[in-house]
Amino acid sequence: MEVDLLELYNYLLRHYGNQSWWPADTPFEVAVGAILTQNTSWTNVERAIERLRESEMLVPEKLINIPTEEVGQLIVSAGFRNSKSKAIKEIARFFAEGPDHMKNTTVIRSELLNIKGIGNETADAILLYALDRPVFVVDKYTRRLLTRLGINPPSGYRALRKFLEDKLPKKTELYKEYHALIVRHNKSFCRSSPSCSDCCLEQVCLQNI
DNA sequence: CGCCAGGGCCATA
DNA sequence: TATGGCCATGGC
Repeated sequence: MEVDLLELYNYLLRHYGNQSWWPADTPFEVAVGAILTQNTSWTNVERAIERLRESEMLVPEKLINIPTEEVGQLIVSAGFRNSKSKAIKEIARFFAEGPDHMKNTTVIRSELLNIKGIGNETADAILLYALDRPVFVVDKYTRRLLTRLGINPPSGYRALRKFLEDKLPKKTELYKEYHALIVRHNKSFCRSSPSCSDCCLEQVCLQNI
């Protein structure tokens, strides 16, 4: 008996409704937000993005030419300013050069991963939400949710991403909403219980859909 | 006061 | 491969 990941998606969608991620005006803003939100609450990220916008620095060509320390001052609210400011300047260069739509996803991913401060999850978030590539964004909540549902997820980020993508239709919109729903579910999730018997997914566990 | 948030890097074994 | 310390800010 194994949980059907598509059924799980439909359950989350019915329960929480459409999350409509990513909240941003442009693909570049998505990428900046993906860096800023690393281990950081979204409210703190919003302040940083708003400061970048007010200072008219939310533009790749401008960010390239201002000192890293100055970028850091604009994003203090999001924390980790030393590493995030460098990563933001590099992703600005990436966007300033113009996204090459002919490159396949694997090539772009390796380019993103070459940027210091961008790891697996951030690279995939940029691929999915900024560049519209069908990539399942894995985070620690994804792994924990699967574990609590009785699935034994493969260890390692890439292995789990492949595990999920092999079991789901390779649809960009599905992946966008799925990751958003998992994050949404986590906000009202029991943090103490090691099983899912205390959260709203109890029915899912019991029915073993 | 401590915990955690839409992670990632680096040293170490 | 897989841990642990560290990075920084703000809400609760």
